[in-house]
Amino acid sequence: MTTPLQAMWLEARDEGSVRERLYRVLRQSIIRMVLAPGQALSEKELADAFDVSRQPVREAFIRLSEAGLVEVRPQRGTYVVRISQQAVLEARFVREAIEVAVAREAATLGVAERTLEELRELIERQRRCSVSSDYDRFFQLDEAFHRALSLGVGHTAAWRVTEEVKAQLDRVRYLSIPDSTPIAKLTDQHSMIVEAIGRRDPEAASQAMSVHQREILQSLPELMRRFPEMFDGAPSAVAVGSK
Amino acid sequence: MTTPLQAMWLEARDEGSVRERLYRVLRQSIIRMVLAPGQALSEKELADAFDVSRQPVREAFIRLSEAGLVEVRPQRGTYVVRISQQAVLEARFVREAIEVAVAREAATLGVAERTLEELRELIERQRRCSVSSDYDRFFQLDEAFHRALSLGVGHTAAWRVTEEVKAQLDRVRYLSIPDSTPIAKLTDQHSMIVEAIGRRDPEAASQAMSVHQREILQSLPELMRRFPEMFDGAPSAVAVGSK
DNA sequence: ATTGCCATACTACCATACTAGTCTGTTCAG
DNA sequence: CTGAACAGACTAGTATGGTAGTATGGCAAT
Repeated sequence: MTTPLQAMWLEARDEGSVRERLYRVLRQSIIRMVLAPGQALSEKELADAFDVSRQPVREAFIRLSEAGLVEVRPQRGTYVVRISQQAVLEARFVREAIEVAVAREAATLGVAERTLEELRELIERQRRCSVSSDYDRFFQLDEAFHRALSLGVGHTAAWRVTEEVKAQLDRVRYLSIPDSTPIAKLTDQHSMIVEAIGRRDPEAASQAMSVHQREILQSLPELMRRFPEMFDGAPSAVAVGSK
Repeated sequence: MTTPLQAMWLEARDEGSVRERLYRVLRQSIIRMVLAPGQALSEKELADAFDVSRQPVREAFIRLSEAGLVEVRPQRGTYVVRISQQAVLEARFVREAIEVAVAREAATLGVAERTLEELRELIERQRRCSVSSDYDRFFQLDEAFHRALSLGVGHTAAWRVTEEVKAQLDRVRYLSIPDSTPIAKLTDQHSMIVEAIGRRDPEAASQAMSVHQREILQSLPELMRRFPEMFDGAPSAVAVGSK
């Protein structure tokens, strides 16, 4: 358990406080399924493994629990939360709402030529991933694309929120590697978004983004069947709803 | 400085961990302008005032800094952030994106009769605030309205995000008490939203919500002129801290 | 009088110690 | 043999002490 984590820890050595580095390493580990849903995490074990004290580990846990990635049960332990279908669907909803608004605004107000170039460049690199089937690289470029778009219209806060909710979605996407990830299709959708923005067509841009956001989770039901132990089977949870 | 805070602290005594209670009290204090923008906060002072150790105070600070309400400057101190025009506008953007999507979905899928009743009830109580000019109560009911709508369509995550970004906006709204708060107008807009949802008209519902969200910050430029020291472009006004 | 330097005080940050609550395995009573 | 109760070993939460770094104010030198 500890060895791959320790490697990440040593890599991320240089930037930020101990708490911040721990948070990034653990977050990445959870998103990339290095730490499996349901896995118990121990303050003490991690502190020993990384040769730091328990306090920064604890603070990283708190932050992770706010991001909905772990559950801290007082006097019991800390656990990687299982993927919850409801949480995933809600995250998708929020992400779509924000990114559609960003795309619409980008097309309405226009964006710098520099930004358009950057986006097209990213799409080009994504196409290369398509031919080489480099899924890991594609995910990085995909994140870079959405990030560049949000920051390109100046909405850093919007991107921060997107990043936050995206964690829930990315775990599912990592599960779906490699079989059900239509890289070419997703790249084409990126291209449609950028083109619509380029010709200043807000309706087409927001529509294209909406379609794109709905594409991502097509494989969810299939994954729930294939990896039931990753999911939150019987949640007593929520059901605030109506309907 | 400490006395009104201590009162809030004693009131919030019963629920959650020390860290959680500290967070809520400080957050409310900042939003309601009990703690002024630029104000220096001291771990030690607060710990002494509330008779707890510095550690939970520190953890509350960390969380507040993630919410964008304080700035922790390592080896310097912790300060209530001044209101940033950009942060406010970005918060408004995110909130509008989410709430418009919520309103649209509510109108598309429909909501429980129970929820509609609750919303109409809240509007009725808001009207009573209008005649009595009870601004404080109106704000509470306004929050309850938006909360009831989001939870009514089952989007708890969406409400959590809204709540998060709303903090930035609420500080401005508290500043604008009482003169530039058109309670009647806002209440009418609430009513239009609910009616559109009731007759299952997604376009009208999202449009009404959009108009409503843009209404809220009409007074921002005026407020920036009247209270320059509250905003981050302000003349330095250093060192509220010691003495 | 002005400028540069140093002592001090204050900060955040991390480590360690301590408290309190929960789980588990063993033991003893029925 | 079964059940409950208790002891020990976990856990997280909180308190406290120590370290390192920055701002500040006074003092000396120019």
